[in-house]
Amino acid sequence: MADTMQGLKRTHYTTQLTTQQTGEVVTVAGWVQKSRNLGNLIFIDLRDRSGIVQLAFDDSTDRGIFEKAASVRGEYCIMAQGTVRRREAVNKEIPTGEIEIYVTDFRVLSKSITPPFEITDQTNVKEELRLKYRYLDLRRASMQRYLATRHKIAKVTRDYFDQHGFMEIETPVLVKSTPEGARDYLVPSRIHAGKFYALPQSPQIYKQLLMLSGFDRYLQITKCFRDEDLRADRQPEFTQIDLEMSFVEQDDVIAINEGYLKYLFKQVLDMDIQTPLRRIPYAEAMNRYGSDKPDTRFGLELMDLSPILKDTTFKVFAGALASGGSVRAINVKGAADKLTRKEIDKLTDFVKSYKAKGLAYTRVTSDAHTSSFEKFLTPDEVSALHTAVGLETGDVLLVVADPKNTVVFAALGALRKHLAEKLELIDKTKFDLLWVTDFPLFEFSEEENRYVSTHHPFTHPNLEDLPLLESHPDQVRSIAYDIVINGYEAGGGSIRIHDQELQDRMFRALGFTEERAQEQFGFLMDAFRYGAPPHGGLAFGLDRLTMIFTGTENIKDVIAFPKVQNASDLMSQCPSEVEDKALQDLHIAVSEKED
RNA sequence: GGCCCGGUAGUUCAGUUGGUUAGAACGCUAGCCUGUCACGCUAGAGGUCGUGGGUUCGAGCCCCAUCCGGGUCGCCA
Repeated sequence: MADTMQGLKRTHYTTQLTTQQTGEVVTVAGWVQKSRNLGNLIFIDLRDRSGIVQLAFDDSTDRGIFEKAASVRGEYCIMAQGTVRRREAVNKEIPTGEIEIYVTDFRVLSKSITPPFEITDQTNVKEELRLKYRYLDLRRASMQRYLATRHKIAKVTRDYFDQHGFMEIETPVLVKSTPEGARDYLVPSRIHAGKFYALPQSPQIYKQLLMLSGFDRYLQITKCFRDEDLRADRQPEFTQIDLEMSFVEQDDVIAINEGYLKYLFKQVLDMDIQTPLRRIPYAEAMNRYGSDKPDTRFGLELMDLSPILKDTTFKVFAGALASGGSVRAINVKGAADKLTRKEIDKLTDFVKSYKAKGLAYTRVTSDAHTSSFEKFLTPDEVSALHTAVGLETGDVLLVVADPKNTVVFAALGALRKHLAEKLELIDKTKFDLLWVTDFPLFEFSEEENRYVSTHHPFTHPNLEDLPLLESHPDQVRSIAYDIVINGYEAGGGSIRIHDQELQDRMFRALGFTEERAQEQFGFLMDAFRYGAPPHGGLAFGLDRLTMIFTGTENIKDVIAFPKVQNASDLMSQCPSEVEDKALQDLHIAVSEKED
């Protein structure tokens, strides 16, 4: 039978104890990190969420207490009362290293079986095991830090937006399914046979309705759900910091959010960021970085060689250009000694995974100038190319040509990041914040053979481009903006359409019939007939922000109980089968598992 | 759905050309030890080598299938 804590009350977290408490009687509670039994002298490191403190027992300790101390094992839950005293030997490695507690009352509140892995940040246990025993993994100091940072971000966020007149309003979790965008998680209705709710991909429509209702400034920190495949930075359920404002234009939304980011960096990291932040139009981001979420902590910018090569007879380049594609390159300055032929072959495989057909190169060392493609060009073309990219001894020029610009950008954009990691060009202590603006309103979906919204169908078109909405939808820009931090899309938003006629045009441009628009968004369209204010907003990914602030590249690190790649939870073993009765209630028949 | 990587003791890993009884460190158990803090010393326990099949005189190692986990492309308005 374990001890009770009767008669004891915790007085301090471990790291609150300093030499100032010397002589005081204190009570601490936590887990056994480590015990060191020297025979007639026992030390136990007690861990709580703040850190650890050393408990000491010796031959003048009460025998019962001493024997109990000798019997404890790792991860026992314990409570100890005693006198703070200076240590005979100081440990400079830990904050409480100058003191220890000489124990006069000691309770084993509950025992622990031997844990499947040691609770320390030093060991490198497989994530699979950590997730199965997540409750133990979360005892580790680094995990406690990650979640503390997450809490701090959420707290500072609420403070800031509250100070600026935003109200937090909850929106439903059981919502109407819409086939646009990501796949919905569906929830079957018991009462309505054959009908389903969806879990929200975002509170988008509700927050727009709240603007119509006059709340003017709305904030919500809320879970969102997307039934798509996971990535290192993507979970099926994630948390958005969602906000919306009325009577605003793009600059107003950007200004309030720059204020927010400035405040957040100051409060959480005690860092000053300079505002206003840079803004890069989407087209420029693609041209220079091959990405709509560029990491600009390093160079390696893309260069368009198409104009120089417009008359080339080299099949690969000419073919790409003839089909409306391009030839683009990265000049990796001074990397010739690191990027050998063998390495370039690996990079070729790398770009092929982004559908590029190959990677042409020119490599210049002090004693050799080798190129996979220059022999196919005229001397004038070669010399113009060298001038254009500023080719010097030590450089490696990497070239991708493709009939589709999307492939060129995807391949070189990914290659750029890959090279920066490989050549260690990134200063990881820096934070790089920028807005990407002027996204295209539509993009062509080959799967559906029609234009689809880049963001969502409520995004306001750029006013200058409105006349092109029907004639050249691919040229229409939107009033949409993403906040990009260190190459992560930390958030994004737009000014919304508040005019019903424009919204109708938008649905038509997207190929919606009137019936389909009415069926899916009828309530929103109805609502907008009652005096909708101009409005816009933005949503940050809380998980992504926490990753950026803590420096981890694994989104699971900043979520207490995350899912693994196949969207299951290794700890609770969900999803799971349910009883036939439950399925019957929901009018659901499950087909045999397909092979 | 595609591609790449991984799975050997509780944990992290090693394991030669396919060859006798599969090893190390940490952890765990027991004993000794008064200033440790990666305590030390002594002894010990602990393995369906992810799973199934195949090749072979012989498989941790080779082949096929499959499960689990990671990364990624597609996907993610």
